[in-house]
Amino acid sequence: MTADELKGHLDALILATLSHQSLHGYAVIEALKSRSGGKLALPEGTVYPALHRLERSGLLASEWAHDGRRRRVYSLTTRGQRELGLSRARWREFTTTIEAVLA
Amino acid sequence: MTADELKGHLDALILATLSHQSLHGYAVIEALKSRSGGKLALPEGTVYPALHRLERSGLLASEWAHDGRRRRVYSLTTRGQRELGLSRARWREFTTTIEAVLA
DNA sequence: CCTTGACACTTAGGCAACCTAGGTATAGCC
DNA sequence: GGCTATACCTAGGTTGCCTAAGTGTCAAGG
Repeated sequence: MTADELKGHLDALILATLSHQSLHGYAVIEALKSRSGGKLALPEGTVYPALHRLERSGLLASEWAHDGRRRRVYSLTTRGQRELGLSRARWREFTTTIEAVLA
Repeated sequence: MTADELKGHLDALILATLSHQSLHGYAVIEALKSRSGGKLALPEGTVYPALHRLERSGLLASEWAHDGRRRRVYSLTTRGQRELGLSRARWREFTTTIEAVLA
């Protein structure tokens, strides 16, 4: 999985991960890794800025949890859920378009 | 189809387009447009540099044709054909990975 | 006790890829 | 002659993911 392939799809992956349950940043990284069978081993420098970006644009909300360690727990907003739906639709259109050419 | 979604997949699209027949640059753009049902309307500033890049890396070969206009006709090299196979395999792995998370 | 490694977060700067925008030039049509 | 489509080129900008470096906590082993 190269970095360039991922471009433009990371936000959808994060939204999808957080649609099951709210998670803190580090756990998002772990979840992406496990749900992809180890294929998506994204560095922190990729995921954390993405979380910040998604929060700034109102698709995620976060709050600090202080159970021993300091953790910032992210959850989908209503707009985030809507955006996830749109992202999935865009993904389907994207793959059918590429496959029409690639086949 | 946003620009970022495309990133990392353009080379495969061009290789696939040229696997059917050799084409000059402008015709590659047209072919991508028609084979994608109009979804892939890539500007020249995207496709021409990509063709140059692919030629530099030995996946394409080109020669000038002088039937009235000057046209640079591109064709797949043996390495280009091999790379197309690898690209298709990578594409399959990419989509299954993303879909495992997105589903 | 203290070092090591996993956990947890942050961010500045780099790089690669695609696009914008500008340019050149030929051919065909009205 | 002017307009449009064809055909090519490329400098520079934007964007997004990654590298790398930093801070700090906690648990385990020597």
